[in-house]
Amino acid sequence: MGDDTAAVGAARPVMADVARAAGVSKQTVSRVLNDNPNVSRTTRAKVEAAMKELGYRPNSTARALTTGKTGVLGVVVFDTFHYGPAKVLEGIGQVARDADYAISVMPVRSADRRSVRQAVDRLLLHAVDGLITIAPEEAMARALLDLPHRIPRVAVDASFDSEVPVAAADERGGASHATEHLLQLGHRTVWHIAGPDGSFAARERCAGWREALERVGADVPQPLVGDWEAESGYLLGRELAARADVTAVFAANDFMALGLLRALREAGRRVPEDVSVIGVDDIPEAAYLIPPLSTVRPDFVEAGRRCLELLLEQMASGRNQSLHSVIPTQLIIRRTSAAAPH
Amino acid sequence: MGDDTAAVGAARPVMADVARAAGVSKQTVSRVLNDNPNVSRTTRAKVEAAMKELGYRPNSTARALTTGKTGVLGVVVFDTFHYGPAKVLEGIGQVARDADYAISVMPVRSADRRSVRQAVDRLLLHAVDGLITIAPEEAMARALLDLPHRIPRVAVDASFDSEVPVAAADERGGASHATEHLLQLGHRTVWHIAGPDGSFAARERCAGWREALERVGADVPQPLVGDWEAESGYLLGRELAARADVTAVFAANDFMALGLLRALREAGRRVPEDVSVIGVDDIPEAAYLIPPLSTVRPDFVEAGRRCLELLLEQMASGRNQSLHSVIPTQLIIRRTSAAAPH
DNA sequence: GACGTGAGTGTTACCGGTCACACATCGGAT
DNA sequence: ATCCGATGTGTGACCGGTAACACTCACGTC
Repeated sequence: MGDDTAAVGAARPVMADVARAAGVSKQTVSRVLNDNPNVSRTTRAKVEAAMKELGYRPNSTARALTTGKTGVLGVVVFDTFHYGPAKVLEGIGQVARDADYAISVMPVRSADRRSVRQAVDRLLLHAVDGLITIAPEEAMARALLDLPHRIPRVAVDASFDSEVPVAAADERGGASHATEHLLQLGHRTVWHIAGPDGSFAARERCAGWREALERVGADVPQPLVGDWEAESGYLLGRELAARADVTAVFAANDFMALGLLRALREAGRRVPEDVSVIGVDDIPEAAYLIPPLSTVRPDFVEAGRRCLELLLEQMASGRNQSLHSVIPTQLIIRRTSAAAPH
Repeated sequence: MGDDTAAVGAARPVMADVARAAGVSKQTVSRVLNDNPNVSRTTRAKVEAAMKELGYRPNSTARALTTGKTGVLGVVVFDTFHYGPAKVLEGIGQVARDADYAISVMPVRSADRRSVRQAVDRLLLHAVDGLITIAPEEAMARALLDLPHRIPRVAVDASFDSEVPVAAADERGGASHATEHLLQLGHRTVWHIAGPDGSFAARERCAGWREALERVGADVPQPLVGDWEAESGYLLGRELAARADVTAVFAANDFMALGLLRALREAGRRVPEDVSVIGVDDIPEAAYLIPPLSTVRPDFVEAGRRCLELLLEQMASGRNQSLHSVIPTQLIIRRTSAAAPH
């Protein structure tokens, strides 16, 4: 009863309470907490007992104030959580957990530079130790370039020619591979439903497709530009379905491929007998479409992991090495790709 | 040069620097920052000029230390970002941004109580002001129950009979509605591919389906239990496709419905002429499946918004009112539901 | 026996804000 | 003329940790 600190009970104990209970100084408690070797076994035991007894948990805010490190990483991510970015976030989360970092996500409504800068500012205000953008749009990665603070930063899914360290899938290689596969099946050329302008992945996938065609001297048809959504794949697909010379299409993502499949079906063109289709992303339902969709699988989770590793390295070394990490893709052949009709 | 504080330049200015530059005390700067009315126009102007001049930004960590408020909300979310949870997170993010909160996400590998408690602990260690679980599994919401601290908390997508405030879609009503719709189309009964045990949504959807059948005295077939993935819908779908008396199926989510469509197709049963199918979620590609999928659309983004509003209210009032917020669902009729074959 | 050395511990200042309170000034009511 | 309250500003303590440094003591060395 008498002792007023113990009587309250509800108040969260602080380091001084532990020190008092263990009969040592605050500093010694701090040493125990930080695994400082210069603490005797017996003292350490006493302190640990006191901590357990009182249910002591260090106050991360106070620690952050003195050390200048919050243990929080900021992630700027597009408002609409598409499949890819969500998976990347998953990978980031995994590594962050193991490295004992919390991640603070800041969604942006649009990918223009001003919005992204605003999001970054808010993260900086919240005192993050490092910055990540999941940057499907090229403008997003650029927003990391000229920040006032010299804060470690990294982008996922962004162009490699930026000064910011980047982890991204080998989009170009994957697209090229898919296109080659179709050519090897005997198709004279391959059409392309592209992603929107301004998207890094769209540009790379288109480039990879073009390279593969040029490498064998095939015709390079005009790419049809969609917006990643199934609907645009459907609308553009109707145009393609109307042309008898179209026998193979490489769609820049699975959603658009999905819309395309439907358009082809409505037009009475069979897949894969009349037209072959390959998408990108390997969304979970790709294997269960009718027919199961052949696709290029970028390992998003791995990209997330790698980008965080890049960031942690940067934070450890203190330098802003311009590193790039390229994640290979995998071509998944299912049932929408087959030999060209003769 | 003489003045060592000004000479450095790179060091981030603190409140004392602003005070010195404006010729006032720290406290006055603090007042300006917090919109305290008792500051004269002229002083305020001077201080604001000094802040701008020096590029001053308040240190949120220091502020958090004294006020005890970090301005960060913790969200526990399942590792694998399914469509629903990702959308919920989007809604949470929107409201958080407007209310000037940052959100710290903590993914958990599995939904068992221990993992969730561990994630919660890590969030508490990082000093969040409030706690949210996106809790598709019932165990997740329960992990919020007996926390040591009296911290505001809320769950999304969780059972309403918990003591924790909850925002969730009216799963039961939606399921019931979909089932009724099929019955009205003349089907004698409706089969059900359910979600996994332990899932709140699975239980509610199953209950809604059952209620609708019982209301009209229809047979209640044994539900087939899947795991949300397209594959399980496909495997269970093969069993259903083999039974000639199956004319209508309510699948607990669109992925399983997708697998089911494929199984029906392989078995030569036409949709919707022979068998009608309704799913739940309205995933973006639902409208472009073959045929376009009828489904129940819960407004996930709205659920996220509402849950955050619930949390903010709770934080403002300081009380733990046990509030529930129910979000209505919408039945989207596309092409997989039609009159029963006679 | 004096002395350097390293382990183990405590003291004090400090991080960058906010809070409680003291103080000065001024107009208006008594 | 006096006292009051409102307004505007400054002072010092404090939030809960960590860094820098000082101190004590046992031990081995010359």
